[in-house]
Amino acid sequence: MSATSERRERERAQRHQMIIGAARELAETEGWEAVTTRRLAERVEYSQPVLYSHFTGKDAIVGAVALDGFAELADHLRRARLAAPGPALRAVGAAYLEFATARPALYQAMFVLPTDLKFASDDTPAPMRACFDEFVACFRAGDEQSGLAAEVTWSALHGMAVLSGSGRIPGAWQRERLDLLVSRFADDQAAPPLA
Amino acid sequence: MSATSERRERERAQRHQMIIGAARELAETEGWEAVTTRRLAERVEYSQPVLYSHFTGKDAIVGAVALDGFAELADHLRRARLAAPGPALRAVGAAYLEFATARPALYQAMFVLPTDLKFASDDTPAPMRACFDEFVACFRAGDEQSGLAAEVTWSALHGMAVLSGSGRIPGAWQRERLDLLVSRFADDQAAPPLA
DNA sequence: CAAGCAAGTCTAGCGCTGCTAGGATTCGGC
DNA sequence: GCCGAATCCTAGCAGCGCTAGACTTGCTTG
Repeated sequence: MSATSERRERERAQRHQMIIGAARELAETEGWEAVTTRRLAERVEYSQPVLYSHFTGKDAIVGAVALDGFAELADHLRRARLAAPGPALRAVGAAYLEFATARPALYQAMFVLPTDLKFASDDTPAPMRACFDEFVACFRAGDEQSGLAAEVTWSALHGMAVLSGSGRIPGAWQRERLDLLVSRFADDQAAPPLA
Repeated sequence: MSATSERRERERAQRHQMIIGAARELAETEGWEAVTTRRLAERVEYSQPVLYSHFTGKDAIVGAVALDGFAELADHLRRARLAAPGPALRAVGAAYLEFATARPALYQAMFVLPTDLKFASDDTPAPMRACFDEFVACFRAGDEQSGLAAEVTWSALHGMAVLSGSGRIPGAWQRERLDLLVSRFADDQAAPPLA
């Protein structure tokens, strides 16, 4: 294991991240339909085939972008929940919708586009689990119903995000919708912050 | 206006419906990614360009399928609501989820794929408006809040449908989720059926 | 009845997509 | 200094949405 091969491995990892970054940037500025393997290759200044030495295909690149997104979303939700003066669900819900509108393409990769990522399974990546756990933490701890409530409120927020994002419901009253949702689901005696 | 041209117009209308039907069937059996203009043309036994004499492009074909879907969904929801013994929202919600799982491709065309159809606008097609109105009818009439409640519950149901449909939440507890949603939103003193 | 026009349809092809086979090149280890 | 392995690129495949232009068909008019 020479120093040279270590360097190459490092460079390879850098390039890996560069591909993910380029895909994300391209998607966020021009939408996912503008993200093609050719344009991606051009951005990272390599030929197309090198993409396939890093990822099994375009779907895997989208998946990698999505995974980054989950880490960011988990962090975003956690900060909001811990800093919340009122009900945790309100803060987390607002942060969630904020994330969805601020990074529509990233959100799309995570929750709309077909993905190979495994949800709600034993080998679900940690950042994804962390996102879901933020919702669970909004409800009374220990209760098995917390999971169900988390799923329903998450579904509602996802529906609001995606339907307003695609113009299927007016984007204007998003705050009022959130208020209504929280008023029906908030559990003010939420467990103390997990950490 | 000869009899011949009348016949041709009739045939043309038939072919129009045949294209929509073929697209829908293909999508429901093999998914929308299998619906290509070439395969569609082959199914209706015409060449590709005739598709473009009926529709401005593939998107318009998807849109036409979706519009048919809205009519069916509106009918489905209405029947469920009028025949409901318990709270209207429960019946409508169950019918909605049923529709989404029974016709996933149709549902996708209506609510997930990019569309040109105008939602929540003055020139929104009647069937689409009718679908939304079924949700509104689940809440106390006249109340301006009914629209908001309809949007939120619809969003929740959409989220549940689409997240479980793509494996992002387990499909098993859909009924429990619906129960929870209804318990928080149902308005038992709903207005009498509109018709 | 024949000429000409208009509508309808098809063949062929453009530029793009995701993806890959095979050759050229570079570079570390003996 | 040479050889083998790793790396990377050129070129190309099959398929995509869509369209220009030729061709056939059939109605309308002189």
